[in-house]
Amino acid sequence: MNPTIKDVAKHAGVSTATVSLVIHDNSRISPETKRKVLKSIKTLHYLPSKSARDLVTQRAGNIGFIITDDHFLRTEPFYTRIFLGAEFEARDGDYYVLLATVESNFNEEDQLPRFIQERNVDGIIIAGKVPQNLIDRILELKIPLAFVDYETTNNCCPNILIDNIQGGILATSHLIGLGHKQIGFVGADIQHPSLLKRFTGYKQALENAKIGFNDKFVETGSLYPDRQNGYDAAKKLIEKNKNLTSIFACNDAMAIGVMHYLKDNGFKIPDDFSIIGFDDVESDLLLDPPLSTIRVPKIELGAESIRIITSYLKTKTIPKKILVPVELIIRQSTSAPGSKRI
Amino acid sequence: MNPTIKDVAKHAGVSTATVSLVIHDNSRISPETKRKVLKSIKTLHYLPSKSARDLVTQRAGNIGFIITDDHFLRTEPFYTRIFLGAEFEARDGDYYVLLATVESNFNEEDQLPRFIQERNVDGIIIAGKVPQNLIDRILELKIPLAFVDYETTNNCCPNILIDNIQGGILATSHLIGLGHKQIGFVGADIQHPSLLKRFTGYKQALENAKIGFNDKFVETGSLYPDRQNGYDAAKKLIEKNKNLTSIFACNDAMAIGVMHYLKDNGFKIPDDFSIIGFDDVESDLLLDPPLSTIRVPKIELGAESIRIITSYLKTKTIPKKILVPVELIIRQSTSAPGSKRI
DNA sequence: ATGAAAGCGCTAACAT
DNA sequence: ATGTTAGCGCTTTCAT
Repeated sequence: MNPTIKDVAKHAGVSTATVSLVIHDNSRISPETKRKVLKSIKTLHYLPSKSARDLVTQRAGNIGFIITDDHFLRTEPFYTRIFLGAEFEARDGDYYVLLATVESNFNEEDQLPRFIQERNVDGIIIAGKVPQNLIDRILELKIPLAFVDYETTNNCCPNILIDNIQGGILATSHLIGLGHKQIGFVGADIQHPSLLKRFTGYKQALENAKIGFNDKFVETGSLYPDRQNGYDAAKKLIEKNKNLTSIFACNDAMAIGVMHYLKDNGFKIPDDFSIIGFDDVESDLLLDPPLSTIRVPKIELGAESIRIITSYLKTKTIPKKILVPVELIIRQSTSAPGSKRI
Repeated sequence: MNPTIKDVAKHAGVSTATVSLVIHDNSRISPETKRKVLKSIKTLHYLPSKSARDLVTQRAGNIGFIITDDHFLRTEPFYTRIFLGAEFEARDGDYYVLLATVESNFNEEDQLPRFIQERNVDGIIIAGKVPQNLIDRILELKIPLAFVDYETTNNCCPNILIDNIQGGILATSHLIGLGHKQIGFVGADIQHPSLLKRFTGYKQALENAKIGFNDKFVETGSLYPDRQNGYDAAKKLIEKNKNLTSIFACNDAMAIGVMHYLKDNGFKIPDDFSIIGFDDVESDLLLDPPLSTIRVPKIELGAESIRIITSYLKTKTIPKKILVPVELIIRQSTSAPGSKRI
């Protein structure tokens, strides 16, 4: 059995209250006894019991991290990194991060994550898009909540977001800077706030460069921004716009699909056609050519979300919205428009 | 405030002891009162407090999951899935899984994961290779321990392992079955038990097929089994063995490196050269051609490790070694040796 | 079959 | 500046 606070008290010849105060570095303890107690703690290898402490302070010491299972299981290490970033940061903040995945079609009948049922979390982070009814049920329980990489419309809670507009501008301006004027946009799920913002950035960059926006250059019909839909979108877009020289895809998965379409149809990248993505998932490096993209600081997003929620738990103040900056990564899928096209 | 056991007791007109017994489904409670109590629990939405329960039962209710950070951050979502498998399984077993990453050069001065310091776990799972001194320190503390995807020499603890030998046999036999006789092996870190076993499987399959083992066909010099080292190994191997028609790489990362080398040097896969990997990480699907490989049931590995450790916590019996079977996945990077080679 | 009560290890209000 | 003590919500032994 591990030593308890009583053992320390006895060993140091003080009361348990004194030991407790020393542990919490309370100022009204004389340096003398403090030293004495600290020494006893050390020699006995004393560590406060978390459950005892949690019981009396009525806190759980955990932060819940909720994500849909298909997000977490995505091939690209996107949300896993956000999770890991949260885990890193929580370590310092005296919290543990408890992961729970929910199905993306979570509904009224489904059980809430166990850590909610057991009231085993002090706050919750939701990563990525989740069903609204899950959010509503958590809100009902009045558990502090923060969203990372998902913008909620009601401003109940802090949102930690990628600067998607800026990313869209960076990507599009990069193409414009290379000399492209016929720039397509490939997107999906236009309901999704993040993707919408990337599109907004696209339009804004065009406007900044005084290039007219052409909605024939936009393909956002599909539901999921995945590889297959990227392929299909590229097909549609390129078949109806023979003059297109480049595409900005709303994420790397779709960009990869676009690349496949281009290859299948004899385009040389980037000589004949430039393509840029968004997210910077590592598998980009596998590609031939490596994909230019917008880097999202995933670890930082996770860390920031922990900072926000723990600071809320301390001070009860919620910042509305945090924008985490992104970065243009130029690889080899983009270049000046070639002369090789017929 | 959530209702406590007292509230339930009062509401049902019984003692708290009775409520507790009902919760634990103790047989010495009359069906009558049991029904009554259950009803009160329901109407009050009562849930036992985890910290109170943990305090009195002297358990933490958590399982620690330790992994080196570079393992977790590796491109391939390999350990992430093992972790998720553990998380899934723990849910039913009434445990939470606490993640901690350690640096791969963890040393004596480094702090143990916080959940160990705070005695906040009932058992620990170590995934993949970690420094021996970390293992020693945990063992010293007498915390129950299990290893997943890492075989320890001292048999202190259960090992949940991939059937690497069988996988090596499957991969190599697949190539043999296609008609290959000149089969190279690309590996790394020959200290690593898993990789060693895959190599053993390779040799065994050759022997089974009465194909002589040729150590010129083997390249295992590098430390990490990553893409770059796969590339370099392929270069060495192929330069000195012009007659090679196929390679079995000890994991997919190296196989991808091998593929890149082959492509860079004008080989057509699989017409000129066959290549098979090991792990089946999803990014394989991105490759051109898709990589034949040995599938490792990652989710299952994680789940199994939780089963082992929780069953140990209950019954104090440790199974020595669990082998989780693997599966041959035939894609398009392997075919009969072509006639195109010069 | 059920209840009373002690106690798990800690914190914090109140005394001294 | 330090000690006393009453709980936090639960389990479990011992009575009844």
